[in-house]
Amino acid sequence: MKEQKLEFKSEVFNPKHIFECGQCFRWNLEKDGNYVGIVRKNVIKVQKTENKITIISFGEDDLPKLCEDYFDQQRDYQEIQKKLGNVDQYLKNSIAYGKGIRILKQDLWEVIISFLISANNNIPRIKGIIERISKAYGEKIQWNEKDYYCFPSPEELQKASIQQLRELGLGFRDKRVYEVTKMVVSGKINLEELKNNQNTNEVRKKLEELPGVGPKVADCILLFGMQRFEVFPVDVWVRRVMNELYLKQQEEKVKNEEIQELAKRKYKNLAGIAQQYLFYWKREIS
DNA sequence: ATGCAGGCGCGCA
DNA sequence: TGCGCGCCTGCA
Repeated sequence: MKEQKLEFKSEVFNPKHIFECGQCFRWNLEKDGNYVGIVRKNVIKVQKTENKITIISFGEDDLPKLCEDYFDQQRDYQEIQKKLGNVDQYLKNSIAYGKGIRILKQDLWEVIISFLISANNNIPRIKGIIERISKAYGEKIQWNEKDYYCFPSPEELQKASIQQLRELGLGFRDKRVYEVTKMVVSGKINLEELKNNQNTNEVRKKLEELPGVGPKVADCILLFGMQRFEVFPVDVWVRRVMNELYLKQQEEKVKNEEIQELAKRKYKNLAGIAQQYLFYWKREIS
């Protein structure tokens, strides 16, 4: 455990847009305007000034390596923004609005549990539940007189009974989280193997065998936990924005498959990133 | 204060 | 295969 500091310049790195575009649940805005989050077994503070990003960490990982991986720093987001901006004016506008979004390389296990909890739920509540799960079953890190809690490993989370999960406020999702945890710990599902399988449709099928994982949650896991950027998760906001921009139909009549086909046709293998810009833009202006 | 929020799973045609 | 509905809970 040690404190580290790292500074870098980046044209495509906006903390607010990265942490509030709906991809992650463990980052919080502090009073001083910085974001603080838990990544693996590290507390990370991110501050942005006019021309540089400063990261301060306290934890067990080497900070430059952690940042390069977690923030996916070697990926050329300039190029991505350029490509997507050329699709049409709608994308150009939403990119201008959410400039600096990056897809984080989050831990697959944490992503699976987080998006199980997201079903029929809202973001403040999802964040609260994940915080309480971490506090109850994850490792504690003390830094500057404050306590932070890591997201529990599968083995740690297995200590929770369905009843105990219910008491943490999961509601009907308690059984789903319990079952999926058991499947991971027992090896019935192998996350590494899943991640290494480059056939995205095959992986999606396997994910949907998990209790609580339907099309939407599976797509979020593929995009946020496995960097499958061609995947386009459709939730009510994305439905709404895609229908308003392109389809202009009676909203109940539009099928999710139709929206996904449209997204694939327009955004190709960057549909997932396009989804983030559109989702963020629509959420923030509504 | 009912309806809704980033769905899923079930039962029924 | 394709619907419609119920479900925990907190918040506007």
